[in-house]
Amino acid sequence: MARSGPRTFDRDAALEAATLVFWEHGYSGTSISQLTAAMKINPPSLYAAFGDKRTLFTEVVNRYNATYGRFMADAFAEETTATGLVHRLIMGAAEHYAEGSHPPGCLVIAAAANNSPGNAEVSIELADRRNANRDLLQARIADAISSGELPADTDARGLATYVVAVIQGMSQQARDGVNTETLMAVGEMALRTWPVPPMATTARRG
Amino acid sequence: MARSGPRTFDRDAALEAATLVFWEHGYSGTSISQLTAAMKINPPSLYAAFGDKRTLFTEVVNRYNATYGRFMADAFAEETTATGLVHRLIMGAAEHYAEGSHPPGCLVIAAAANNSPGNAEVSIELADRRNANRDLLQARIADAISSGELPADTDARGLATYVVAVIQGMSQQARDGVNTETLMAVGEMALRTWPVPPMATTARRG
DNA sequence: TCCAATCTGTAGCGATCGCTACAGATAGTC
DNA sequence: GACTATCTGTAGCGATCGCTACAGATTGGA
Repeated sequence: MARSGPRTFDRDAALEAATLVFWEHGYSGTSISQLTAAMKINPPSLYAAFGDKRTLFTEVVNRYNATYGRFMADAFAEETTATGLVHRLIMGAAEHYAEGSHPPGCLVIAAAANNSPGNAEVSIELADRRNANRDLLQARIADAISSGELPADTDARGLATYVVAVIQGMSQQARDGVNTETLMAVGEMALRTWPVPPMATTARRG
Repeated sequence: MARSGPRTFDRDAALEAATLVFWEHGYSGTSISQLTAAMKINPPSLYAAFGDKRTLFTEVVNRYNATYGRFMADAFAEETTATGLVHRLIMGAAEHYAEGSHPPGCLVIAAAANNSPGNAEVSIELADRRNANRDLLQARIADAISSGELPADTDARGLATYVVAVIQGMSQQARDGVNTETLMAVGEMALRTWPVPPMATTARRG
């Protein structure tokens, strides 16, 4: 039987496999035996390579944000206007959340909803990430109000919360079986609410 | 020590206690020992009065829909126009999801998000309830298109999915700590997307 | 007053959880 | 080719899971 020597499994491939399992079943819904089966390694290899379940999950989330969820960070980095940013966030979610090549929805939104008291830390970790994104968006909207891109009476907090709520709702709908076409329709309807700029057109439409 | 005879605990009060625990921690995140502690009974009493955990949960969800979640069924039953119905659904969610008297968000949306394979049935049960509501709303919107209440080119499927996504997103935002005031702002923004009726005003506003 | 019925509390069942001790097997070093 | 280091597989740890057998306690009816 083939044993030992240097590591015989691909660490990143194992992380990818773990990502899909956590994405599908959530943190508490995923057991170590499910993980080792999907990653095709045994428990001691998992613990040697990734620490414990909690540490593995954090690494999975970070890798998720740099791969599947990258469109979010890209939108924040590349879009200079709040209007363009929100358009990219919402339509990116619509485009990606129901792709057939991976579990539906967003891992950060869906993976820690059921918190047994012992797993409270994980729920808080993901909630902090979600809220940080909302606060970042709110700041960008506030900037757009200051610069005159958006009307002066725009409610930055409410608008940021609205955008984030729509995205999270699209994630949930994707999990409930809605397809990409319908999600795109949802995204376009959501964008119609966007406050009309003082003298310009609203976001580009499909 | 006080034992036996006829039942010594209030069945409905025990159900209420179970509801709050499931609402807070979800189905799989709630253990029998948590339930028995909250309901102030011992495991044999729980199983005698409510069957197993799965049956208890279904009864909890039904009771939830008849109490905390009643505003949904009331809106469907009492509102005659699609516009009025959607207004009540969205503003009702905004009003109730961040109340301090109970866990935030909606039990039906939040309580079965993390599905270990063994709990798949519970996830499907709640997803069916959510999707049934969406389909019902879609049918009401289709009726409103037929009757001329809404423009003929309205996308009933997309619009129903949008409304449901907003409500589910508000539930998630409430769980992430957003207060009622902000949820109300989110709801009003969401309603601005509502298609303009051929010749009438849109829904009443706050 | 005594019995049958019913409920409650204790205690623990088998299964699974996250995690790890231990020993067998392989690679590089000299 | 022996030695050391490292990784892998088996096997099982204590704890908790959902659930229940059993017996003690109390009630209503005969």
